[in-house]
Amino acid sequence: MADPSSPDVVSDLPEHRYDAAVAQRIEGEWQDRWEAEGTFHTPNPVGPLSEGFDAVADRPKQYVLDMFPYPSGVGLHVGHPLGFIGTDVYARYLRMTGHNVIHTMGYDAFGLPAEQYALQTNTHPRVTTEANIANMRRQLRRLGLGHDPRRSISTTDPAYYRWTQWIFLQIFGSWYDADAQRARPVTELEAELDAGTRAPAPGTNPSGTPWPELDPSGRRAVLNAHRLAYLAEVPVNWCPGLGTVLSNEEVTADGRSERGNFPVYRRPMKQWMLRITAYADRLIDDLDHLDWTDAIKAQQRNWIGRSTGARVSFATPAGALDVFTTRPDTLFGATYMVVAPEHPMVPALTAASWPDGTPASWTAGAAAPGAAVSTYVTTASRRSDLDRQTDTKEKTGVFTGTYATNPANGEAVPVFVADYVLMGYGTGAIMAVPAHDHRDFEFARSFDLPIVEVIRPSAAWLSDHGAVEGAPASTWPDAYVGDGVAVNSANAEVSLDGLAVADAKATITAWLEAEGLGEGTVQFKLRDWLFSRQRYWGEPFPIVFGDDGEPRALPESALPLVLPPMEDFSPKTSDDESSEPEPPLGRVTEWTTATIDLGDGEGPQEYRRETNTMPNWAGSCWYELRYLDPTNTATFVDPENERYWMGPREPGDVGGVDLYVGGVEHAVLHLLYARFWHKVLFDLGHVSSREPFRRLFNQGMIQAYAYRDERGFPVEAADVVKDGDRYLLAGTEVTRELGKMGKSLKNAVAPDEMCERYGADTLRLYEMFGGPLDQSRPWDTTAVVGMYRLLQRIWRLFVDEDDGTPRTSFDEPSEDTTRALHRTIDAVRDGMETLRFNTSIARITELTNHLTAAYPDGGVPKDIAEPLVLLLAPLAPHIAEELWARLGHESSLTYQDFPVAQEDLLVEDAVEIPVQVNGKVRSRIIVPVAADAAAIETAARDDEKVAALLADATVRKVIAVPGKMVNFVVG
RNA sequence: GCCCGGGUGGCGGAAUGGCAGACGCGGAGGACUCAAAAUCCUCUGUCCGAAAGGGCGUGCGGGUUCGAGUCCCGCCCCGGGCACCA
Repeated sequence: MADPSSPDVVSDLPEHRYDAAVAQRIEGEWQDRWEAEGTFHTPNPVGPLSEGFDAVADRPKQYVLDMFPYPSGVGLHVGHPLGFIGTDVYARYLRMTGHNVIHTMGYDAFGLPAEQYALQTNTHPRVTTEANIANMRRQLRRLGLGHDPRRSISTTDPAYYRWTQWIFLQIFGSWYDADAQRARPVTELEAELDAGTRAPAPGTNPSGTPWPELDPSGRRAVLNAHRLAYLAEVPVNWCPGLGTVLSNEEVTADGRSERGNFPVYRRPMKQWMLRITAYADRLIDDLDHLDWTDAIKAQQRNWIGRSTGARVSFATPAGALDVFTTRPDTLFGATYMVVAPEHPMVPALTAASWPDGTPASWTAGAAAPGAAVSTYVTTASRRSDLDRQTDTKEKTGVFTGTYATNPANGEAVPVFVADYVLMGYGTGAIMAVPAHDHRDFEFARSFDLPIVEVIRPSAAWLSDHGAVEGAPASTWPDAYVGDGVAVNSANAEVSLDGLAVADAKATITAWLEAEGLGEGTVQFKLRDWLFSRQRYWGEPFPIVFGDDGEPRALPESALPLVLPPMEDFSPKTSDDESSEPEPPLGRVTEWTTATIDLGDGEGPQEYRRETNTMPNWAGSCWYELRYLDPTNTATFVDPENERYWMGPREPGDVGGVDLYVGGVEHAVLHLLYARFWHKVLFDLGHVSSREPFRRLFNQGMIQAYAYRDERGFPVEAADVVKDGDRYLLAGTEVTRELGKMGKSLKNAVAPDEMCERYGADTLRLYEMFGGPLDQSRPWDTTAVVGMYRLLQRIWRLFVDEDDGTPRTSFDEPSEDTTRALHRTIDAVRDGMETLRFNTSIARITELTNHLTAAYPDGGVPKDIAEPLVLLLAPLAPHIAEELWARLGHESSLTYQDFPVAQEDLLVEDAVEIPVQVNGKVRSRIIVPVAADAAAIETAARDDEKVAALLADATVRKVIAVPGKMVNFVVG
C-alpha cells in the first residue's frame, strides 16, 4: 500500500486535502489548545479542585473510568487503547448531553512487571517507571483522550502510596464483627474485652488465659489475631523462580506463576494475610446489585465458591472426626470415610495392626497400617499439586486400620487415607457416599466397598444408564447425583424416607443439631489474601516489630514510609524449592531498625521494620477514589467529593463508578481485591458507597495475524505480503494465524505508526468501527483506510481541497436531507447510549454518502453541516473541532449540545413495505405511513404481482401490520 | 466433567419476532490521467437463467408462529473460566 504521507506521492495531490500531514497538524493544535484551556478539567464540589463547580452543580454527574495500565517499557500497541478510546467517546458524548463528567488516567506502576523491566535494563525502577509513564502519556495524549490531567496519579508516587499505606493501617486497625456483619476498629474490640462484654474469638487466644490476666504482650497477640490484616504461618504459594510468595489468584490452574510461568510450591511460611474471607458472603451477595456481565459475576461466585451444607461429627477411637458435606441427606449411605494425607489426625487414626478380615487390597501390601499409611503419606507429599490435580483417573489410598461410626445408623465404617481429599478445603476429611458421588463411587469400586442407595434415581436415569429398577446400587454403572426421594434412610429417631433432597437435608441437619452431632454450615473456596511479597518495587508496610515479635502500626505522622533507595534491588531467586524468601529490603541495614515513638505511651523504642512489600494489587485497590481528590493532603478523599461522584443515588443503592471499562483478565484479581478494600472503607465510614464499580464493561481484545516460517518461528508480520491465497516473506511462503498482539508473535502495531500514516481521528474511528466494544476482533491495517476515506469525504464537504475555502452554504436544506439528518441523529445517539459506536459510525457514513451525492458541487447547508460535525465530535474530536472552528465558532465544541432528533421528522409520510404470500416476500408496495390494516391490504391486492399470485388461490387469512408488512396466507 | 460467552457473505460486522447481509474492507468494472497513485461512480451471498425472473440461504435437527438469525427443545463446533472443592 502506498504511504500517503510520503512526499513524492503527496506532491501532486490537492493542497488542502485531508491527509495524514493535515490531520497531524490539526490534532497537535487542538491537543495543545485543550491543554492550555483546561478543557477537560472537571470541578469537584469541595476542595482544591472545586473552582467552577457552581456552574455545573445542577447537572447530573457521570464517573467514567478505565482500568489503568502498567507503564510497560515497550509502550502501547493498538490493542491497548481500545477501551480508552471507547470511554473517551462515551465521556465526550456525556459532556455534550449535559453531564458533569469525571474522566482521567493513572498508572499502576508498582509490582513485578515494572521491576522485571528495570532488572532487564539494569536501571532503577524509579527511573524506568518514570520514563515509561512519560512515554505512555505522550502516546495517549496523541490519541486525543479527554482526560483531566490534574487528576492523574501513579501508584509509585509517595504522595499516592502514603494513602495506600494509610488504608492498610485502617485494615490492620480493624476486626470483623461477625454479629454486626461489618468491620470495626480494634480499639472498640479492646474496649469490649476490657469491659468483659466480649470474649476473644475462637482460635485467637491459644494460651487460654482469660483476657484480664494476660500481660500486655499476650493482649497484643490476642488483638493481632483478630485483625483484618494479620501475620500467620500457613501454607502459601512459594515461587523460588520469582523469589517471592504469591496469592492464590496469582497462581495458574497448573501450579505456576501467572507472571513468568515459574513453578509454585505449597509451603508453610509466616506471611501477611488480609481477611477477605470475612467478606465472602457480602462479596457474593452484593454482586446482585451490580450491572456487570453474568460471565464476570459467575467467575467471582465460582472463585469465592460458597457451598451450603453441614458439618458432621463421626466418632472414632482417636476422637471425633469432623467432615463437611453438601449432601447431609445422604448420611445413611456413608459407607466409609477418607482423610487427606496431610490431615492432623492421620497418626492418631492409624491403628497398630490390621483388623481381622482386612482385605489385602486395602493394605498396600504392608504388614501393618503404620507402614502402609506412612508410605502413602510420603508418596503423596512428593507428588506435586499438578500431579494430584491432573491424575484424576486412578483413585489411590490405604486403610488406616480404624473404623468410625456412622452417627445416623451406628454402622462401623472404615477410614481411609487418600489424596483425592484435599486438606485445603472443608475439614480435610469426608464421609464417602459412593452411591451418590462420582469420586466416592470410583474409589468404592477400586476398593470393593459397599455402595448403598439412599436416593431413588429417576426412571429416565436408570434406563439411560442401563440399570435395572430395584437392582442394588453396586450394579449401577455410575453414581446417581440427581434429585430424588430418600430411601433406606431411617433410624429409631429420624426418618428421611420419602422426602425429596431439600427436605431430607433440612430434616437430617435439624436432627444432627439436636443430637449435637453436627450443624448446618457454609463453606467457601476463597482463602485469605496473601498480601506480602519479597520484592523491592512495592509499597513498604507501615509496620514495625517489637521485642515480643508482635507487629505494631506506625503512627499516621510517619507516613509515607518511603521506599529506601537501593543500588542492588534484585530479588533472591532460585530454582530450589527448599530455598527461603529473602526480602531485598532486609539488606538495607540502616533502614531495617529504627528508634520510633509509636505514640502508645512507651516512648521512643528501637523497632525492627517489616521488610516485605505489598503486592502490586494494593495500589489498584483504591485508585478510583484518589482520582476524585488527587491533591488532598488531609485525607485520601474528601467524603463530600466521594459522595458526589460515587455515593448511592437512592437509599439501598450500592453506589460506585458509573462505567468501568477494562479487560476480562481481572475478573478475580483486581476486581475482587478492590471490592474487598472498598467494603472495609465503607464499614469504617470512610466512603458512602458499598461497591466501587456500579457498572462494569469488558472490552474485547484486538487480535492480530501472526506469521510463522517453516520452522514454526514467528516472523515480522509487517514484512509479510499477500499473494493470492498465499502469504510470502521475501518470496518464501509463511503460515498465518490469529493471535494476541505483542512482541512474542512479532505482530504488534504501534498507535504512533497509525497516527503518522492516517492521524489519530482515523485510528479512533477504525478502533470503534470494528464491532461492539465488548467483542474481540482482528486488527487489519489495510482496512484502516476506510475510516480515513470517510474523514476525507466529510472534510471535502466543508473545505475546498484546492484552495482551502469553505464549501458550506446558507441554503435551506431539502426536506429529504433534513429527514436523513434526523434519522442519523436518532441512530447515532442510540449507538452512543448502548456503547455500540460501530453503528453510530455507520449511520454517519450513510449521511455523508447522502450529502456527497446530494451536493456534488458543494454547498451543504449549515443547518446540516453543523449537526453533522457535532455528531462526529465524540468519535473524531480533532477534525470536528477544526471544522467547527471553520464554521465560525470560537470556542471548543466539547460542551456544545449534542443534536436532538425531531420526532416528527423521523416519521416518513410514506413507507415501502413488503407483501408476502405464505411468508415469502413477493412484492413491495409504497403506502402512506398512517394507512390502516384495511388500506394496506387493499393496496397490496392492487399490486400487479400480488394480484397475479392471488388470482387463482384461496386466501385463507390476511395479516396486515400497518407500517410493517402484509402477508397473505393462501392454500 | 461443570459454569459462562459465541457460530450470519472472501473478511470485520448490521438487523424492537416483520424486506437477512446496513456500514466498512477486499474483489470486479468504469470515469479522470500520457501513465500511475489518489479520488469519484457502478456492481459484488449463492445456484439456475441471455434477461425478466426464480430456487436456496444466518452451525445441525426438531418445534412454536401467518411469519424465526431473533423465541422453545435436543445436538455439533469454537473461545474463555473453574476443576478430585466433598
